[in-house]
This record gives sequence, C-alpha cells and structure tokens, in this order.
Amino acid sequence: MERELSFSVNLDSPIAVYVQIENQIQFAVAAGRLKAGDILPSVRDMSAAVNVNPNTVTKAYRDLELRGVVRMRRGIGVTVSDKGPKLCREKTRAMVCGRVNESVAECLASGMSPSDVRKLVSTAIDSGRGPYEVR
Amino acid sequence: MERELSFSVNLDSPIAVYVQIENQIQFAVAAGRLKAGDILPSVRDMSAAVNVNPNTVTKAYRDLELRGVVRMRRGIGVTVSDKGPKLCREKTRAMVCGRVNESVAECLASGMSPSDVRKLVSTAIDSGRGPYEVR
Amino acid sequence: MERELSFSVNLDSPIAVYVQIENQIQFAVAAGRLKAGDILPSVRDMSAAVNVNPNTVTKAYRDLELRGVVRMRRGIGVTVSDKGPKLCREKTRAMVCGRVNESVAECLASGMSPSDVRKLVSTAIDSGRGPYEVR
Amino acid sequence: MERELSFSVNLDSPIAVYVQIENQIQFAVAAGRLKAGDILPSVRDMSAAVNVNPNTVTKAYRDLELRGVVRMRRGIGVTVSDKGPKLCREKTRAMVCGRVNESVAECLASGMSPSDVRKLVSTAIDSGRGPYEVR
DNA sequence: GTGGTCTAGACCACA
DNA sequence: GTGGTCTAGACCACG
Repeated sequence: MERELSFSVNLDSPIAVYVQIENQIQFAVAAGRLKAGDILPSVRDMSAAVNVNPNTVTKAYRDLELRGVVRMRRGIGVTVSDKGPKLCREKTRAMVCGRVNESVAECLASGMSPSDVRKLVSTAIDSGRGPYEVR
Repeated sequence: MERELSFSVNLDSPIAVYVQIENQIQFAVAAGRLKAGDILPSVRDMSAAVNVNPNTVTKAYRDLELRGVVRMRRGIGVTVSDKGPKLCREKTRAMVCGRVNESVAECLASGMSPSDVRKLVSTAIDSGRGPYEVR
Repeated sequence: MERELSFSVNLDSPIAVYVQIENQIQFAVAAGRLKAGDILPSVRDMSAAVNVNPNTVTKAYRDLELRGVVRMRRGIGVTVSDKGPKLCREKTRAMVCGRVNESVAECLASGMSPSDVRKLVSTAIDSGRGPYEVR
Repeated sequence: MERELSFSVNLDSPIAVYVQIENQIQFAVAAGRLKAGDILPSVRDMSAAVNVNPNTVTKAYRDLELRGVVRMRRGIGVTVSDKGPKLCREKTRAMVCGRVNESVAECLASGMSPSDVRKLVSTAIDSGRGPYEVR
C-alpha cells in the first residue's frame, strides 16, 4: 500500500526552497510517516510535484544524505536510512523547539500578552489541517 | 526619565542583520516603546551600538521608510512616522501570528503531541527574558 | 522579434542615479514596453549597460521591489510583478502630472505668459526625441 | 506701499529647502514682483514665515548674493541688486524651459498622448492659483 | 549564471 | 552634527 505524502514549497518564503523540502522530509520521518527503508519520490517526481528545478531537489536529497538521513543508490532510488528516524527525531525536536521559542519571544516583544499567545497557539493546534501538511 | 531601548544583532543568525534591526524597531513601535514622532538613534549611533557598518543600518532605516514606518531627513534624523504605530501593529501581528502558526504546525508535523506543544509554549513564555529582547 | 529597451543615466543630473534607473523602468512598465512577467536586465547586465556600480542597480531594483513593482529571486532574476503595470501607470501618472503642474506654475511665476507656455510645450512635444528616452 | 509676497517650502520635496527659497525669490524678481532695490524679508522673518532653520535661509541668501542677485548689508538688510532682474529673467527662463521639456518628455515616455499633455497643461494654466504661489 | 549581504571608505548636502 | 549616494570588492546562497 502506498503512503500518502504531500509536499509543497512557498517560493515567497525567506526559507530556501531546498531547505523547505529537507524539512518536510525530516518532519515526515520524525513523525513516522516515512520509515527506515521507505523510498522517497524520485528527483523527477518531486520536482514535478512541488514545481521547482530538479537541481533544487537534488541538493535537498544530497544534503539529507550527508546528514545520514537518506541513502541514494543508482537504479534503486532514495531511501530512508536505518538511523534516519532517530536522527530526524532529535534534529527536528531541537529545531522545532527553537522556532517555538523564537516566535513566542516575538509575540511578547511586539506587545502581545501571554494569555493572547496561548490563545493563538490553541487556535493553531485546533486548526490543525491534519498533521501532514507543513511548509 | 530616560526611555530604555536596547538593540542588538546576532551575526550568526540566518536572518540578515538589517532585517534584525528592522524587526526590533518594528516590535518596539508596535509595543509602544517608540511612539509617533520619537527619534531613532542616528545611523552612526545605531551602527556603533550594534557594531555593524553604517550602511547596514541605513539599509534597515531606508526599508522602514519605504514601508512608511519612519521618516528620514538630512540634518534632522530619523523619526517614527504618524502612521508608523498603526503599520507596525498590523504588520508585526500578522508576522508573529504567521510564525506561531508555522512553528506549531512544524511541531505537529514532526510528531509532537498537542499537549507537549502547549507545555513547550508555557516554558517559552515563563522563561521570558523580559519582553524587550528579540533576535 | 526582440524588444527594444534602452537605459542610460546622466551622472551630472541632480537626480540620483538609482532614481533615474527606477524612473526609466517605471516609465517603460507604465507605457507597456515592459509587461507583467517580463524579465529585467540582470543586475550585472544593467550595471554594465549604464556603467554604474552593481550595488547602485541593486538599490534601484530593491526600491522597486519594496514598492511592489518587481520581484527579485535568486538564481532566477528580476521580473515585473503582476500588479507592476497598474502601480506604474498610477504612480507615473501622478508624478508626471505633478511635474507638469510645477513646471507650468514656475513659468507663470517667473512672468511667462500663458500663450508662451503653450508654445514652449508644443515645441517640447514636437522635438520629441522619440518617446523612449528620458533622463 | 508693501508688496504682498508669499513664500512656502515643501519639506517632502526632493528639492533642497534652500533651493526652493532661492527659486521663489528669483521667480518673484524675474516677474517684477520684486524690483531692484526692494528689500527681502530678514533672515529671521523668512525663517519664521516658511518655518525652517535660519541657517537654511542664510544659505539661500548667500547663494543669491554669490550670483549677484541680491546684496546683503549689515544694518540694512538684503536687497535686490541692480542687475538682479536681468539675471533672474535669464536664469529662470532657462531653468523653466528645461523643466518644461523634462516634464513633457516624461509624459510621453510614460505613454501619455500629445493631446493629453496639452490638456494637462491647459488645466495647469487655468487652475493658476494666481501667479504668486510656487513651490 | 542569478541575486543578497556586508564592509570600508569616500564625498556631498543639509541644519 | 545629521542623512544620501556611490564605489570597490568580498563572500554567500540559489538554480
């Protein structure tokens, strides 16, 4: 059975496109939507799916390979490595906590009250468009 | 009594230095620590304060001027424009909400539970290093 | 068929070089010689074409981007935004009307008769060095 | 009998304040509203009238003196020189023609039709707020 | 190849 | 003293 995975990029984001792709893959692995041995979309498919230059996808995949998250093998494709899930859980946890801290600090610095921040977070959680889409 | 305003930049941040300066000013205006008509530190003073090249400060100030947040006048200095507070409240609110939504979505996408997210946010709020510092 | 677009700057003009560049681009967009989606000369090409420092061109392009006239994307280039034509038509119209009003008022203030002003304008129109050159 | 002369400056204009003052004086002299020997407002009065720094007015007056348009004498004040009217007629004529040419060229470059330009000019002439006010 | 950022330093214009 | 412009040149990030 095929896993349902969706990817998308925001060209207007200050975050580089290849980083957006890396992040989405790492989130999927960390959350278990992609498991060790699972095959990622081919460079061609991914580039068509998110509508970016294939070089950009290649760069994301190579980055992930350098970090040990995936393995690229000619004729086979790109697969999640054995240690991928562990690496991603650690890395994304740190990243995600850092971002939450930053965004909360910005809320407070711009004059928002703590209770407003909590409300905002609750809304964000509830509006959860399902855990599968992230940019 | 003197107003207390501090600025600082993090050269290791992925966020451009001039953007960090812009953000800090916009947060200060949004939060009311800077009001319409208040004068900002001169280009030279600011560049000395945060230890960057004057051109970098000029770039930040100019951006803010094009966005209508401040007015720059030769021989006079840089002042918060009349509509600056309104603009900053709107803009920082949107920006800050967007970032909170993103970071929460990332938490969920990486497999964190809603209750863990809430805990994380509470910690971030309580560890409030005072509401005035943001990078 | 190739579009014909020429740019030039006058270093002796009291108008800043980067503003001259902005104006020429805005005029071209307002007149339809550049349309939404069209790509502008790269920073390097433009700087070579008008013989100024690349930073100066970058400043002009960035100003236009903050005004919503163009979009700059790394690795891609600079393109006219969707709303660029509308913005330029409005802005240049206002600017151009303002300047005409000013210059006519100056004529009258300096003692020129209305009929002399009309004659002067007619000459200016007829001497049209082609509608494409402005400094 | 006192001549009625009004001056004003636009702080948002790209034209330097002191140049605006110089121009208004030269226009008045060229048009005969100020004649040889007439006394200009004192630096103090002028600076109060247009609400700018006295230094700025002083600079304008000294510039005009360097050009031979006025004479500054301690205890007397600033007066229009004998050759002032002639100088101003020549200089303002050239300046004014240049500006008309420029503004017409800009109209055409931004896509306006010659007949529209003529209409615009007619409106400007008719809306003549009296020949005495110019910025 | 694109644009993006930053530095260092010069010179000018304005108050 | 203020900001404004421009240059030259470096290094980075993206496609």
